[in-house]
Amino acid sequence: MRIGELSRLTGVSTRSIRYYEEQGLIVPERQLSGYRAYDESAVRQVHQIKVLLSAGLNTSVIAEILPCIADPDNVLAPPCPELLDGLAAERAKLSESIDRLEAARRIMDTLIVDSDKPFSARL
DNA sequence: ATTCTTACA
DNA sequence: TGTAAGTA
Repeated sequence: MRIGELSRLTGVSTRSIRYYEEQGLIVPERQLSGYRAYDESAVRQVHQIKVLLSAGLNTSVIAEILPCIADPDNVLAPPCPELLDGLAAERAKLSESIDRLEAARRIMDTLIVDSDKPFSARL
């Protein structure tokens, strides 16, 4: 199949699919026409990439995770044990992001809740 | 009609 | 990531 069909089947834009390729996440063949040619397995791959991306992992991390996923049918299956440390580190980064966002929200809360007071009194 | 590459208000 | 341009 070509990129258009893969896009329909996965719900991922052709733009993103080409980006995945640029990041070395998926490697399609090429027809003499120059068009990218994907086999049915590409649907799964794109779905996996989508899940990994939603887990907050960047493409470089995903690139090393993909070839190490235990169960290709279940993206949530544990990958190679060698990568566990790295994944734990990524998880830690997520926690840091969450902390920063929560702090930002607390500030916004005070800005909203005390909106009846003058700015000078809210700082 | 589709895809390809490249570039950017 | 979307989208426009100019092709094949």
